[in-house]
Order: sequence, then structure tokens, then C-alpha cells
Amino acid sequence: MSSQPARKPQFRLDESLLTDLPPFSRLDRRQIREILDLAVSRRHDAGSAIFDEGAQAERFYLLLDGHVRVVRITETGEQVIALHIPPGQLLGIAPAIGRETYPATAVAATEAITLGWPVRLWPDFVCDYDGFATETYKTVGKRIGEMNTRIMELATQQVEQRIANSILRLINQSGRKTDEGIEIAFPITRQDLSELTGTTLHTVSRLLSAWEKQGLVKSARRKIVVRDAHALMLLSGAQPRH
DNA sequence: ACATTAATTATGT
DNA sequence: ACATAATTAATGT
Repeated sequence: MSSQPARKPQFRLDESLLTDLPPFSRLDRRQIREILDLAVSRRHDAGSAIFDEGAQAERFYLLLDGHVRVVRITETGEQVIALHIPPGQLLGIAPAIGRETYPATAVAATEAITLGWPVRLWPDFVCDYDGFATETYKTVGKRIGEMNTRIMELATQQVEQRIANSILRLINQSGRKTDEGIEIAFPITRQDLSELTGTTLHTVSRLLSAWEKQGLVKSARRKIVVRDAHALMLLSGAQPRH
């Protein structure tokens, strides 16, 4: 149930793991080697926490494989999902926003592989590695932007539109094409979707059932396939550009 | 226009 | 067999 202990890779990690990822794509082979040799790789079981809200931020991570959801818990024990992180992105980058503790909990949505570095290396990364700072601040900006629009949706849109919008974002960021349509690439429950959109799992269930009858989506346990993204867009209340 | 409650059924280990 | 997930209807705000 819990994750494996952190360890130095007993075999050298291959440089190709990082060369195509935006924060590192401007670096030469030698620099990537340095970075990999400083990293600790770690495997996380699905459902296990990678780090906890409020804990001292000791490391920042790169998600090599798998999907992660970032979650906050309210006083009353209810969960709210802040966002999902697809493979290839940084997470736990508390130092980037001037924090010493993690602002939220990161849970592996699937089995996940991370690379981790001590936060004290952050300043070195920022000044030694060309493009690292600008790229990471770009992703921070994107995430803030996404959370921002979700706040707007929560305040103004109806449940149906919020769910449609969330599903559309999920297939944009983590969609995988199948013969049936575009599938959300990690397991997601009605409960998850309700925690993402501020509603109940019952309402999500009813809506998905209705959409399924109309051929908009096809869903099974912990799985959602979008068959008609365009129709979902129409439901989402997005303004068609004139 | 939604939540809540509750009962029932399906699905994966 | 058991826990988790999903459906459905009825009722409440």
C-alpha cells in the first residue's frame, strides 16, 4: 500500500528520460547527466501520497510516468481536487512559489515514477540551467490559470457545464485516442469528478448516464471515453468565436 | 436546479 | 466473500 523507499538509482538513469522535457530541453548531455546523478528515483503505488499538504517541502519532483492528482482536504474531511498532473511535468515545486511547505497533497492516480531533488538545489537549477526557470514558471502560470478559470466556472456556471468543461480539460491534458474516442488516460471515478467540479457523485452519475444515452461519452467503472468532444463543447457553454 | 438519503446492483480483487 | 464503484428513485431545499 505504501511507496517504495527512496533510493539512488542502482543503474544510471538514461539521459533520454529528460532530453525532450521542456524544463531540460535546452541542456546539453553533460548537464543532463549532472541532474540525473543528483536525482532520487521513486515508485509510488496508485493511491499513495507522494507528499502531504503542510509538510516540509524537502524535495521537488518530476513525474516521469503515471498521473497525479493534487488534492486539498477541508476541515470537515471533504476532498477537493485542485488539478491533475500528466507525466513529464514538475510537481511539488514549493520553492518556485516561495514556500517551505507543500500547499497541497499529491496522490498517485496510477502507479507513478518520480525523480526527486532536494529543494536546496532549486536555486542552482534556476541559475545553472538555461531555460529551466522560464519553463517552470510557465507551467506554474498555466496551473494558476487553470485553477482560476475553474473558480470562475464554479461561481457562474451550472453543474452540467462545469462537468463538461472539466472532462474537456482532462482529455486535452491527458487524453489518449482509442477506437471508441478519446479516453481519459488514468482511472477516474464519479466521486473524483464531483470533487473536481464541486458537486455530488450522484449528479455526475446521472449526467454521464444521460450523455451515454446520447452517444456523447462511453463510460465504465473508473473510465471515461469521450466520443463526441464537439457536442461536449456545445454543452460547456464555451463561446463560439465570431 | 440542484443535494440528500437510501436502496440496489455491478465490478474488481 | 468482500470492498469499492455506479445506478436509480424518491424526497428535500
